[in-house]
Amino acid sequence: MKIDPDSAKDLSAQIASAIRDAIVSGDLPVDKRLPSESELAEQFNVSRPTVREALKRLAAQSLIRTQRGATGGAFVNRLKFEDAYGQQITTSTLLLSMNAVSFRTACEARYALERACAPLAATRRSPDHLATMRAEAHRQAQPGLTDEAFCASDVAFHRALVDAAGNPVLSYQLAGAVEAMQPLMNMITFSARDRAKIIDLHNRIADAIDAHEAQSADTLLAELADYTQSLAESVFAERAAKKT
Amino acid sequence: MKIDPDSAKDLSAQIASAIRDAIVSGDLPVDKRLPSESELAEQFNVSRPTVREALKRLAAQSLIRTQRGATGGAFVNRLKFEDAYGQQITTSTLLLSMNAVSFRTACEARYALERACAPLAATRRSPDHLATMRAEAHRQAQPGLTDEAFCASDVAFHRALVDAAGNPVLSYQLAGAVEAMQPLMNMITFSARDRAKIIDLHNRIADAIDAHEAQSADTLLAELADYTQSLAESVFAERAAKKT
DNA sequence: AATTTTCATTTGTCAGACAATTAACCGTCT
DNA sequence: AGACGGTTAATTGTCTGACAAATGAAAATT
Repeated sequence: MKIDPDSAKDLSAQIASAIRDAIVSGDLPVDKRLPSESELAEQFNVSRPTVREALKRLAAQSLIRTQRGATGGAFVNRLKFEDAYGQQITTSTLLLSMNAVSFRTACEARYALERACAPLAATRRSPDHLATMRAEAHRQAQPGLTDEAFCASDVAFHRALVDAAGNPVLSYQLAGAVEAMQPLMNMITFSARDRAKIIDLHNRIADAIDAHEAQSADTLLAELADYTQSLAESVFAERAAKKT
Repeated sequence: MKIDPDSAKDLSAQIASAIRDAIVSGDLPVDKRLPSESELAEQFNVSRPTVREALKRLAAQSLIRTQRGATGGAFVNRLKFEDAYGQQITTSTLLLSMNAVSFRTACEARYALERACAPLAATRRSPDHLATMRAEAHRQAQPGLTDEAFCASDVAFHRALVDAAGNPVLSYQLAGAVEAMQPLMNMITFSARDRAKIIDLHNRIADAIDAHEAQSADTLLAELADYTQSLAESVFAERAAKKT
């Protein structure tokens, strides 16, 4: 771990990189305690505040956790899927909002990924996942539901579908895409007829997954994707027309 | 932005959260300059080092960038896809290694995602992407190629395939999965016969994408997935047998 | 008018100090 | 001996104050 004081990067960034590399390479195993802040400061030949800034950078990525007290210190953190979800959602949300990714692009990505899960879900779905899917579809049919609540339930339905695939890597990858899209979805107003159509598709998707019919689920998802796209387009077109 | 000194969390973590929320909600727009560290310290009623730790946390997530000098300060950063790639790859790599995700699971996820891209790639592929795919397939056929170089070329081939789908969100999502898997792939030794089979599939996939034949590309990818799985299994089985 | 110098502002870094927390250690009492 | 309680040392969290380095703007000079 060598530090170049003349580098363009901050010292704290360099130190963070050095430690991060050690973690990613497996050099520092999970739950290994790092040297104390004072020792690190001595090793890297910097002051303690600088070391602390480096450690906070790593903590922000959930790479380490810190504990106070006599036996405390900074420990290499076992990255949980749960931790990764949060970061992925933050990152995806900002990517979508800051880079003006079109609804079309985001929607396309989301449904493409979901269709990738469908065959696996059709094979492995548990009663649990099916129950969630059906419960959400039922909730969506309740009268007086706000658009926001409808969207939230929609997200829950699709998360259950993805989780049914039984592949944590896929669940993790998709969580970001699905949840990050919620703000965009919330911009849409769903009429009663729109909702009925979507709920019908949800129910038929649940049926297909239930019956292990992968091909049928895929077709239905494609139909749902198309319908969502057209819905969004008409909403945006109408909004654009009102402006003039 | 209120800070609770009695909270379980560190002050710097609370301050980082407050600012992060303001950014994600759009309250702080891109390129907006934050107050200076001294001003923030006064606003939050903490010392400057504490504020700095909070800012470093945000910098670690590429949410802000800082600049020295008279007109310097911390600015809300426009998150680039490129920045997001790096974080995604780090996170995915650690998730796979720390949580002992099986090769089977990782491989399944990767090919499921790739197959989701195939239909789009078949529609939109540019000569550029096709050229890359063919170049990499050709490179893979060169004699004397190390296993590692073969894997690297494999990654390049598949990245081109994904990029050919022309959807940056998909590219971003998949970059993590594909690159994070490389360490796992590097554990495999590819015999000449294995390589020949893989290269043949790569060529046929490129042909299918070239000819806009989505269905055919999908089938070939499925075949490649199966073959990779069986290859890995036999390698691992052989290794296990040698141990005894 | 163009150029150079000065200056104010801001981040980067350092040194030292104290508070808060926590587990281990030690002594006392039962 | 064992349980209980106080002490202590180690470690992170926070604060204060200071100086260095960078940088653009303003002022002074040519």
